[in-house]
Amino acid sequence: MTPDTSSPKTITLNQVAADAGVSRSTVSLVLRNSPLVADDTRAQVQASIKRLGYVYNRGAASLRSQHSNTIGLIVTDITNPFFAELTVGVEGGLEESRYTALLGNTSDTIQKQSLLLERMQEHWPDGILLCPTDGTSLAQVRRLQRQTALVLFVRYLPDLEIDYVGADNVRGAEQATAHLLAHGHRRIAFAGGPATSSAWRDRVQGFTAQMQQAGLAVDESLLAVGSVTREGGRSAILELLGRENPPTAALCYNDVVAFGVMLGLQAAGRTPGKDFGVIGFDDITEAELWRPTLTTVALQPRHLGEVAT
Amino acid sequence: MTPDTSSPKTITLNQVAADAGVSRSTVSLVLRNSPLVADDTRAQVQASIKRLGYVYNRGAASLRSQHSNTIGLIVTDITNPFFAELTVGVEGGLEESRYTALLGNTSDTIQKQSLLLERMQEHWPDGILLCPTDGTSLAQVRRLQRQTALVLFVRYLPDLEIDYVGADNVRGAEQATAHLLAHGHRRIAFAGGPATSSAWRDRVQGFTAQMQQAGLAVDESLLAVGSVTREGGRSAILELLGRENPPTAALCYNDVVAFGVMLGLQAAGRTPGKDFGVIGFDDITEAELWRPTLTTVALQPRHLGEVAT
DNA sequence: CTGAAAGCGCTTACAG
DNA sequence: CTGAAAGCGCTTACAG
Repeated sequence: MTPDTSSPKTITLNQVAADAGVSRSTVSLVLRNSPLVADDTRAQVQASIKRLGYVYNRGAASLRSQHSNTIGLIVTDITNPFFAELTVGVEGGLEESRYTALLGNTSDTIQKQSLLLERMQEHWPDGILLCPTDGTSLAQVRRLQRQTALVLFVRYLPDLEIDYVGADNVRGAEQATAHLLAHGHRRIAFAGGPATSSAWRDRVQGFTAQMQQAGLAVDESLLAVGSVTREGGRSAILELLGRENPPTAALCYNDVVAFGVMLGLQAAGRTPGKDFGVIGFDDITEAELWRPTLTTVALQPRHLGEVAT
Repeated sequence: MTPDTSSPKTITLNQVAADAGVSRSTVSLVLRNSPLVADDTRAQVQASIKRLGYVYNRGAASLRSQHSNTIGLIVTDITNPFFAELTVGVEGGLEESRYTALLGNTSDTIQKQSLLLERMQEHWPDGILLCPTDGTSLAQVRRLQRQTALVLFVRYLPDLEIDYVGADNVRGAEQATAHLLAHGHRRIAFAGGPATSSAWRDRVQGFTAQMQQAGLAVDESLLAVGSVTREGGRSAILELLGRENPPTAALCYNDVVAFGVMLGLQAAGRTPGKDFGVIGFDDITEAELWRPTLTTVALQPRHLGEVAT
């Protein structure tokens, strides 16, 4: 009954109700902005909330209402500006809603991903946005789907039943390739990336298609797979330049790789863009080439909203 | 807590207990790896868990045990590589524990920060790691502290009672300044940054101290405050170059600003490092100048562990 | 080592 | 429009 101001005890809805002289149900309705409460009752309750410094316990609410108001976001590399921007997009989309984001970073390893997924599942998020690491099994993802709404992004899996949000990699790669061809390049490499990911396959497919349309065959030895890091790009380009018949340009798996390629070129005394064509992929810097980064990202919270309900 | 229409009821600890033929307490003990359970009882319970596909509900556990196993991480700009790396560090530190990170991005605005803090508080995290935005009030932070353990990072507030983790900005700036002085620069600008943040004040303090030690007075007009973005750095340097008596070098608030300064210099036909000295701050690229980025970051989860208990 | 009972802080029918 | 009661899925004393 008496609000204990001296003790550090947590203020609960019960105490707010007592303080405002109403029932718990009424306080609960006020908290959720129900129109069922009379204006002065509402004002009274809100005054008590403020005075007591009450903080809503969403965990308790979740237990009862069966939804947690959190969504999980699992990326492969948050230090990649592409994912960082994407995270901002998701986070921004959540801003309007009452959702909070749980973040996970897999470093593109299955072990870390399994750990993270397990941990996140225990928080019962209403939805999970996942960029699956190389080697993610369909079985694992299907198991996940039994618990929570799942949306894959950037990379997808061979199961059309799973929601996927991402850029049109095939078309993007086609346009990038066309750009290099227009600049007179004929011997073009594809640098970096995880060869087993859908993103890599789609980008290479677009690359190949555009080359063939220009009457050029793709030299498979110029598909230089490597880690999605600057170092991956750097070593890929240095290896390519050491060949008998080196390429004159490179379409890179993404902008991080492209940056590595540029560093490698400079190390080899070449000037990127001048005596060697380089093009990235991700919209970090080359946004104008295809759909703007945030278009994809902006889609996701909305998409999630649909899926999660 | 998926409102899954097709699949049956969620598996609870109760059902595991029934399936394994033991009491709920026993299952609870198994879940928490208590040594009090007999080995074969444990094995039996674990078999049931696996067979039924039981997923622990940490929310329910939190409600009872009064701690949520989550920690909140609020940064000012996740697209800044410094914060992205820091996030990876925190996330990596959490890996061993059973904690999950709640992420928030304030874009360095108080409005967004207030919203995020409020939302996070409702999840009752065991601790919050906050890089306070420009203009954060002590009152707000103290209120937050009444609910949860709080650790500030990168920027601190004028209250020594609040835990703070961060680099030694004064010393870092001193060393950077010494570096520029050693290269013969005498007229040095300090570019970018939020002038009301502790990080800015400390860095400028180190800069000023080192200049004075070299017998040089700091021209206050060369403290070019601006937004912590590339654009902020770019416009700052362009403005500085247009002056009567322009500087020959700039110590930048951080690496993002430094990058903008370099872009601005190039736009003005200057070559950074050659005919204009530029030095950044953050350990993104200049890690060797002071403590490595991850040293600070690695400290945090451990530190948090102490504070949170 | 295992079990029965109480309760964490909310929401949800259901009455009035 | 407001109140009394039940219960979400766990953990925590407390017995045995």
